[in-house]
Amino acid sequence: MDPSPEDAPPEGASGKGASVEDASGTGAPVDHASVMNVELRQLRCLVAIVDEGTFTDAAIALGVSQAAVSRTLASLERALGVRLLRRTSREVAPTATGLRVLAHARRVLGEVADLVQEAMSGRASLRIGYAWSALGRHTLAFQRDWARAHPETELRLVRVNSVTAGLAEGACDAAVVRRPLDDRRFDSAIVGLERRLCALAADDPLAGRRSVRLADLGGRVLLIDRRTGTTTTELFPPDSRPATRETHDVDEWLTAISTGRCVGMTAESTAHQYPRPGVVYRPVRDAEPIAVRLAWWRDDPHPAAPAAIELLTELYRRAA
Amino acid sequence: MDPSPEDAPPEGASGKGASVEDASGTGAPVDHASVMNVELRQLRCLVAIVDEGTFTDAAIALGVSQAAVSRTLASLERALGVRLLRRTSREVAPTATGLRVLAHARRVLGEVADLVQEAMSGRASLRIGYAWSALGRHTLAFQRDWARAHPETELRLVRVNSVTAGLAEGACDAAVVRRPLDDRRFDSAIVGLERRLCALAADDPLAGRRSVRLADLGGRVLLIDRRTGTTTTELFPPDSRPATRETHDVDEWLTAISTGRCVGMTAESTAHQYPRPGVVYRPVRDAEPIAVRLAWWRDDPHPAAPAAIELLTELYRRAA
DNA sequence: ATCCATCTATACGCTTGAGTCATGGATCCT
DNA sequence: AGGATCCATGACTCAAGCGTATAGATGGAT
Repeated sequence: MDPSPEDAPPEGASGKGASVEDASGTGAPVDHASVMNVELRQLRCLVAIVDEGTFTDAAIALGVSQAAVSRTLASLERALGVRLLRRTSREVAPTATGLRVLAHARRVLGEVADLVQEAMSGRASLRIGYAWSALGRHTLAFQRDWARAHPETELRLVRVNSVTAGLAEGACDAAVVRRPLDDRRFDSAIVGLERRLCALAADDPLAGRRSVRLADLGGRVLLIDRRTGTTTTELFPPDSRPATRETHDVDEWLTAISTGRCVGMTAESTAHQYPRPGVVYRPVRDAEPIAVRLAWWRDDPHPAAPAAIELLTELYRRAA
Repeated sequence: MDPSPEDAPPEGASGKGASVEDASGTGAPVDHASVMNVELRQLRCLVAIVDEGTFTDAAIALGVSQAAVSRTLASLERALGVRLLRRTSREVAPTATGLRVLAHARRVLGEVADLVQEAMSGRASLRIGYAWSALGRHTLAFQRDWARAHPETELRLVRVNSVTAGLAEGACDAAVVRRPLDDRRFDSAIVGLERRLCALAADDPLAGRRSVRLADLGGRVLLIDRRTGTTTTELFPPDSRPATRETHDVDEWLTAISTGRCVGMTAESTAHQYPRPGVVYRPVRDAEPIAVRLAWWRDDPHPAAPAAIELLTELYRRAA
């Protein structure tokens, strides 16, 4: 709408006190001190101005003087080195970068509000961690049904590198796992069962069948992905266990399988989330299903965890 | 491990100045003023203490005195009314609530860092908004391939209520849409084509077929979901357009269809993301495919947007 | 058992910076 | 032109946060 010199830095972002030692030596051009100087007060001020429409009204909403609002926003712009709002005497409108900063600011403030609420009274959100394949095709139904049944508790699915680490670090309140955790700090419950599938190259002779048996995989090389952890050779009768190879990444796993040199075993939700040209998934009739569990911190279960277990159990039951 | 009185409030959380008016009248027992009193300095302090292991080392890391660290954390605990750390002379360990607060604090600080980086130099993340069905089965491949090709730019898929609103509010940097936006502020590019499917009740006579034609739906009532916006009667020849009804929610849409009284038309990714017992999706052979587009802010495109378009185009092309 | 080392909490004075009040400059409406 | 409204800025005030110094607590070593 206006290709004017919009967000020119209003002033040098140097400030005065370079009190932070800069021993990093990375040569990064960004003024690292400004990261430390941003304060919530400034973000609250920015949001209030945009919401209220004028500096004056924002001042009333914040319970401070208009001068304070003006100065606080100016300090934020100076710290960031970017003009965030275009002021005219009749209206105040965010610049392009201002708009982006604003969106971030709202997220920050929302997160802080969650933090406070969670610390003080209840918990605002239920964060369910998953390391790998999450809930497969039930994921969306779960989110939808949860939102309807428990609108007061926001559901978040967060990806974690390790389920135990995610729980231990407080990155999630509960986690989807596919085997019992042998860690006394955590407890878990089965919410449903998933079929086991084998992954085959599309041109594999077995790919023509609708399903296969464990014995059909006898002479093959079984490719195990360490991170999924849903495959063991124990499924096979002790006298006819296949040779194994390992990968550490699904992509590697899928690629190797698509060449036809190996076969894989996995759970249904992996097949759902990682379709791949050249790879087909077929049920393994005589492999016992794999249990999908929800795990939580034993000493400190999230109050909404039982409801999540109940809903998931219902979803899996209905789909079975 | 220790069922002691862990996170007992260290002191009354009353503070002194109840300067914030409490005209809400909700009777919430939480001290709303404390939400305003939490500051980033306190969160940085908490994180530093846990990371460094002791107050003293945290003080060194933060470049302040040990006394300041002690006071700052105490002020945070007082504001929240909860004990966050268990101090012994040999080690300092987070309490249960401390762990959760810590996770939130890290998110807040990360978000602030993103804000600063995005405002000052480049943009830390590419947020792709979707209103409804997103990218369907390409979603995961997109995230995976993006992470490999552009590790410096975090990809986030965010759900927005309206694509234009999401872009306008700065909630996302680009958005998946299925029709050209007639809004001069935005521009869009086609990244791929999706088949159109019709949704039928499982016991519908047409459900037995592998695919259907538009003419087969002649006498039916077509159920249109306003939010998806992927259905118009213009697909049908002008002389045989079906009657229509509207819904405003997919769930309603699916339920109505499963009763057999209506049929739906949608894009492939909807079928992928909303499988439903009692509803089957069948390709409509003579309905022209629907274009999947990526839209962005015309004046201020995200620097990574072209790369996203390229990757998505590649993914759709490969799958075709 | 005592001493020492280490770590956190508190007391006191000082400095910084966020706020208020008052005023100036700019823009739009009447 | 006059008035109204709105943002920016200068001078001043005062509380909040910091550093120094020290007390209290805990675990290990002699």
